[in-house]
Amino acid sequence: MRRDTFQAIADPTRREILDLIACKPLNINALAGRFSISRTAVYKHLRILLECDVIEIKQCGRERYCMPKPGKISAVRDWLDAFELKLRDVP
Amino acid sequence: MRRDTFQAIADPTRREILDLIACKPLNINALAGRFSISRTAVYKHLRILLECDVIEIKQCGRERYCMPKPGKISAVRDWLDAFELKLRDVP
DNA sequence: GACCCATGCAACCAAAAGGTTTCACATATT
DNA sequence: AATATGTGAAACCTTTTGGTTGCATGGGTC
Repeated sequence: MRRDTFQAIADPTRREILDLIACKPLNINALAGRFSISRTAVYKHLRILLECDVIEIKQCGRERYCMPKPGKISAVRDWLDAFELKLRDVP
Repeated sequence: MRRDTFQAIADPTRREILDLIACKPLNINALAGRFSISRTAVYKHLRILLECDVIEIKQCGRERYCMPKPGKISAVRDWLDAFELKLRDVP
């Protein structure tokens, strides 16, 4: 299984999840409520985001709050920077 | 079929293709020669990159040279920028 | 203890992704 | 004209992806 940051943000639902929790941490049910797909489907996206290390989840009573984990996302920016640098060198 | 820039760069082979032709335009056979997979497989990746509008192909005799097409790639950078801006606002 | 509510997870499914082999065809080269 | 090279594309296969329903569990609350 290819589990890198590029894969993490390839899916539009996962990008939307990231956008949502970037503004405010949300527990899993609240998050799932924002989408038309099932909670389980959202949960699976969360697992992928977790595996890719772009989010973290903190337990709070019986709820678990999801929040972005900056760091790994920069891998994408790094690749983009390198790529566009090459374009500039040999246009 | 989800055919956006995020999808285009999600596959490592496609990123490698982009990296290669960013340095120097290559025809399809030359490009395929750089990978261990079949020419047809590389060709399929090229079609996806074409559909996502991140490369262009120029005919030159019987050869077709692939080169990056800047522009659409910026969609990724735009999303990244907006995302990290949100992180900065509500940390 | 009994009952909710939020979550984890297994089993299953259809479609898409990524690959292969094979053949067709167009353009150079001899 | 015959041959070699570069490419396009069909048919097929396996694995991954993204989704579902249904059930188990575990921490609050009454």
